[in-house]
Amino acid sequence: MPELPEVETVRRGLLPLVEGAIITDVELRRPDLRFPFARGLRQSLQGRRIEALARRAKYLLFHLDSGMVLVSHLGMSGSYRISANGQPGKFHHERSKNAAHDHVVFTLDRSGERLELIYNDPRRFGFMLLLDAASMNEHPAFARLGVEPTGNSLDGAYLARKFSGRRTPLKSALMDQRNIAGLGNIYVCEALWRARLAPQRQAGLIAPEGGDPEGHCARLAHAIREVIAEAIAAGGSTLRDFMHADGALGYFQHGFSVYDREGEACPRPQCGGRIERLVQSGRSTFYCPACQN
DNA sequence: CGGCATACCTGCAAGC
DNA sequence: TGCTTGCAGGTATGCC
Repeated sequence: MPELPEVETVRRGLLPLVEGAIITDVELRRPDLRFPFARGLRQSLQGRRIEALARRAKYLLFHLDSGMVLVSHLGMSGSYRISANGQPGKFHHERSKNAAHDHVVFTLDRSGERLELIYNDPRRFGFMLLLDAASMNEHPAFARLGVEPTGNSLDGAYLARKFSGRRTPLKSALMDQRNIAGLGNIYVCEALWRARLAPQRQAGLIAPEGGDPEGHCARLAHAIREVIAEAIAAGGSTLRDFMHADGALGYFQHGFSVYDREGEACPRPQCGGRIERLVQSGRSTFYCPACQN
């Protein structure tokens, strides 16, 4: 997936097309994605109006006029595309999707215009849930999510509190959705590089002995917010099995500083270090051992 | 509970 | 060319 900036880009791309639209039909082409579809999902969606398309962490939230919310997580390889009257239209990217992985097709009526919203997901790590808007925050997927990295809630004091006493490496602490909701492998690597913090450092010992933990946490919080804001502004990054919902693929050269750049020179001026890769909790971490301490 | 490894699934690139 | 291997942006689960 798509990390938070990509999900936000999908949301913004779909927004003008789906908000206010009526779901006239839903075709579930298989019984499950990562999990079995909720019983009666099709019936619960048919005839409903999409009141709003929101996002929490990496979840897309289709708010329905029934008071229910269709929750959609894209996993590693999920994507949406829109077609009008069977035509690919302006939202279709040149690199065509394998239709064998078109798992869910929503037919929408947008003031008389017929649209299809198609969910494609080769790896099927994505999933959909149907929850009550009033109680969705009690669902395990949402109950313990940390703050969004987009707002004022993410600051040094918040991170210092979350990291206090934790022996887990900074990399793992930032990947933990209970601390910050929506970060993934790429933007965690990028934020740690920007904050000049070593990914292996224990979260509870973010500052070297005698140092100022809250100061370091403030620097990290700032770096995270910058990295995420820039990625959203750039329309999300483009990677091989992800297609922007707005079809804007291609104009954004993903400008990662360290992610997937093993062996390259550190882009920080005067640093002179070389990017290395290490594995933490089974995931690749890219960092510069010269300037990240 | 904290921290880590593993499972889920397909596609793709690299190596032989 | 064709095979095998390892790796990929995430989350849930189970183990110590």
